[in-house]
Amino acid sequence: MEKRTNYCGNITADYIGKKVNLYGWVQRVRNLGNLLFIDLRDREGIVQIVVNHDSGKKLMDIAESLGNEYVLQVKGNVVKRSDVNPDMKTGEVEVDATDIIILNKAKNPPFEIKDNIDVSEQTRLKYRYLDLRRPSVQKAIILRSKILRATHEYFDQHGFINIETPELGKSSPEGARDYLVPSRIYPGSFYALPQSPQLFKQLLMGAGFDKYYQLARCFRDEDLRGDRQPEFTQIDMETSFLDEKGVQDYTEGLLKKIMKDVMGIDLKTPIARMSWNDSMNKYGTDKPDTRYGMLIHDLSPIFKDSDFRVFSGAIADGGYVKGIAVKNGAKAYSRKKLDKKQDYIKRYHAKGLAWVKYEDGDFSGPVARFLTDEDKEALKKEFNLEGGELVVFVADKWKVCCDSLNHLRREFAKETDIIPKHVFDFVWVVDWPLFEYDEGRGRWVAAHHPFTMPDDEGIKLLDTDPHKAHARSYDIVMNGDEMGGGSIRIHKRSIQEKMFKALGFTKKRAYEQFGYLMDALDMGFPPHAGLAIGLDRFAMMLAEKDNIRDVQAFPKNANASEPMMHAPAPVSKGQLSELGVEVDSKYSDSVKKTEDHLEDEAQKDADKNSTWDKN
RNA sequence: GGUCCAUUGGAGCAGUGGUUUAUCUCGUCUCCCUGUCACGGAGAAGAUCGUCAGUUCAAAUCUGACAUGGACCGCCA
Repeated sequence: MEKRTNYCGNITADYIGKKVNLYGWVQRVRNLGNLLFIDLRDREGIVQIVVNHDSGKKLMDIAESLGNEYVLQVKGNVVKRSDVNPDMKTGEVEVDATDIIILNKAKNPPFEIKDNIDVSEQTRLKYRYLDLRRPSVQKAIILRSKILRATHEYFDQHGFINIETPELGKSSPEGARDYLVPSRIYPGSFYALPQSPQLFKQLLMGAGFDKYYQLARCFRDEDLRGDRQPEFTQIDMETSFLDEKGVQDYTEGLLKKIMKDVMGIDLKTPIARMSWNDSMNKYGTDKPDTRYGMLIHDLSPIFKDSDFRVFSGAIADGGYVKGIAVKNGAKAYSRKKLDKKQDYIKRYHAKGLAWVKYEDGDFSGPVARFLTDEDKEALKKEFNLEGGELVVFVADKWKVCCDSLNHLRREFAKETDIIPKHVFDFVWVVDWPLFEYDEGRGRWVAAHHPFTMPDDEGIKLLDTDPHKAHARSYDIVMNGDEMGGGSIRIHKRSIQEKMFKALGFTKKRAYEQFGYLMDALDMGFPPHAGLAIGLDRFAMMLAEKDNIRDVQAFPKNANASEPMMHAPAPVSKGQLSELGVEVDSKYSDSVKKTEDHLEDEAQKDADKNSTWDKN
């Protein structure tokens, strides 16, 4: 193919008077009769091609036959436009076509290839290659690529070694559910895809590589969310002979470079540190959104002797009364809207939502009559009330107060429009508990992971009162989302054993699962620490998208399936028997149904579109 | 495992039991048009209202089940 002069989107005034050869897709044809414009699009943008009577009948005929998304080669002369379009990068010029070659035709696409369209996720994913043609989606994928490049450059500049770790590993019952891959050579045995390269990277420190990084693909077989896909990429790093400060400095350096290279933003470092405790108490979450205030206040001291039993009762039961004040919320929130909020926080197990409005020097609302004059004064002082505020209260167990007020705070902030736009506010959350109690399983689990070093006090507590121990771990949080986290790792067998013990492992199980690690720790293992950043989530936030699907080229839908290729799908009996795998007969119907459906769809597609039997 | 919402021409929507031939916008097709850039103008085609069952004289509309999609809770060390 003939060499392209430049991308369509780069044909600016510099090219005036030059002959160009372009390739691209037809965005739009505007046929004005004897004058016709073609918007030709590629990944860099759009340039206007002009064809008119003087171009000759042959060229006009071709131009008139064009449809949207036809793939063209266009040769022509770049000329200055009579009417400049200031909204386009190429708006000063147009290409006076001398030759138009149709490289491929296109059927009418199921949706238009432009931004701000309203199409179902189903359709977008089924025709993902078309969705990916849309400028804003391309921009997000390109942004992701820029992050990847900045990351490689940064770690290379700082002497990190890029090491790939296996994707076929061993299943571990800790943590998320594994994706399993059956072994053909050992029927009945399974590999597991990595949830993260955690142990491999620690062992690489044992091997003396000292500074490791990897853009690691990770897999977790858990239900999806807007910010969770079953496969994703971690910017993974590990270092020897560094403490928290050392790892955080490298991380800040990396973030600084990414923000500069990708966004053109100068990130101020050092990034602020917040203790886990502060974060929970002021923001109700371990991933605080620090772009705005509206902090959570503990009002228990004010209400512990209140006549309002809902409040004093909750406190007497060992709970709390906590609240937030929403500026200008008194006018903005009707009783009806607040009832909706009450329903909303029920999902976090809150029993109810109490509220008062402070207007014209007085409190109103259903709870106001329970407030004594002292309560009122105390509230005014506590929240520094100026008038016009809505104050909401949750009286419940600590965890319920935190969860519901965290989510309320986020909602109120969004709705009252106090979140500054295009701001990327990072914060380190430090001084984590080592363990947290898992209500579901009824046992203690590692807050970070079981290889996290307790702090000095925590090491002592491991023998006496392990669940009070604090961890030497740190999370990097941005705009209320966890971007990454890491820790100082345990590098001594005795501490690692105590850790497993505190987690309720038996000696037998600990050694079956992690014996190799503890053996390694005994053979000259260096102190080490590391961190991993969730690349997809980071990219999503920089691209200011609200779904992680928008920064992965070929994501899964909310039910973990992929509607274009139809993954997952049943496999042949032969494949299964080779692996020694049998599908439970109770799934025969659904497997058959899926197979029939796929067959049916393929048949319909072939009948409608195939040229197989023609010519 | 659970909760909520959605499903109507190619796309997005309107339509609360009967004069609906199912609304509008975009797209598509035909014709006209030499300065458009979300071109404009005139016309046309295109829908067994997700599936199945039920209620009813009558169902896009009410009920139930299922399917698909989305959001959330659980889950995600």
